[in-house]
Amino acid sequence: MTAPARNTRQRSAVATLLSEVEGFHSAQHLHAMLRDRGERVGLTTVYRTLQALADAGDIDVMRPPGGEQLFRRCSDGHHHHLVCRSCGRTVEVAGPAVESWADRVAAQHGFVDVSHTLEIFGTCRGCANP
Amino acid sequence: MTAPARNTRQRSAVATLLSEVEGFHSAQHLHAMLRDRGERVGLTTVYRTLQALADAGDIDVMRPPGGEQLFRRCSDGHHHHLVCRSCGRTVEVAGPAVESWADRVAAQHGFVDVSHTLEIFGTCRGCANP
DNA sequence: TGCGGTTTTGACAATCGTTCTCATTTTCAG
DNA sequence: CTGAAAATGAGAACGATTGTCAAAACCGCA
Repeated sequence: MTAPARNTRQRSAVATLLSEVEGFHSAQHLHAMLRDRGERVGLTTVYRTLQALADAGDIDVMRPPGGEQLFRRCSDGHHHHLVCRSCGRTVEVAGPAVESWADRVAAQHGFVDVSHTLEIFGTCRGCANP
Repeated sequence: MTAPARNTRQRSAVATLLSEVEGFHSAQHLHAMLRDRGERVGLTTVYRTLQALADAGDIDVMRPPGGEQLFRRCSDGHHHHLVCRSCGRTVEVAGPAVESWADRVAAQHGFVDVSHTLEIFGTCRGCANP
């Protein structure tokens, strides 16, 4: 019932790129980076591959307040992100207490099959002191 | 330094509508509801008004994983939402511990001017037991 | 190694939510 | 009442994302 998932040059290129770059990037930006590297991959395929990776849980998706969705290759396990509004620098943060709190609150209200999204935004030290 | 903010029929209509409906609604949906009520308000104005209300903190904005942003008239003060994936029913939840945790984590990493977004998604009792 | 059915690709068009433009209308202080 | 400033709205513009569909790539199997 799971997807076939063939190995193609394009998918490898996207996966490789994601493993080499830091921080979050938009689909369009990733596409541009591939182009700069000489890898010819269609924008449509970049979107499709990112979608598939996200569905498989291999990458994280973030939707910042004012724009397009951003993708990032992240470490395994559930975690959240602390993102600098100015330079985009990202720190992964874990908060077991938050996870259990969210599940507990949801359960108290009779909700099941619970998930949550949490992003912390701020200005990092470097950007705050130019 | 604050905005002029004049009283117009259109802004009243949007504000009134928001105070009467339950749950989150998209700008387009709110516009359609106004039209059904016989209030003639341009879609552009609905967007502008919602934007202004959100900037003023009078309404909450949510960006669910797969679509457009949703608006809702909420109680005062900082809080988050527990939303049913199936029927859209919303429960406001407060988590002082989460707030302080987020601020503390950000501070530890040298971030200032910190804000955060948190949404909890699940299936409510009614939708889980048809 | 070669074949063939199935999957994947990609250029382009289409879609969808949102914002911009700017001429017209409305508001409100004086 | 008057007029400058603000707000409106119809439609165009915009940007990110998704759909289309013929051509190309992949891979199990002979």
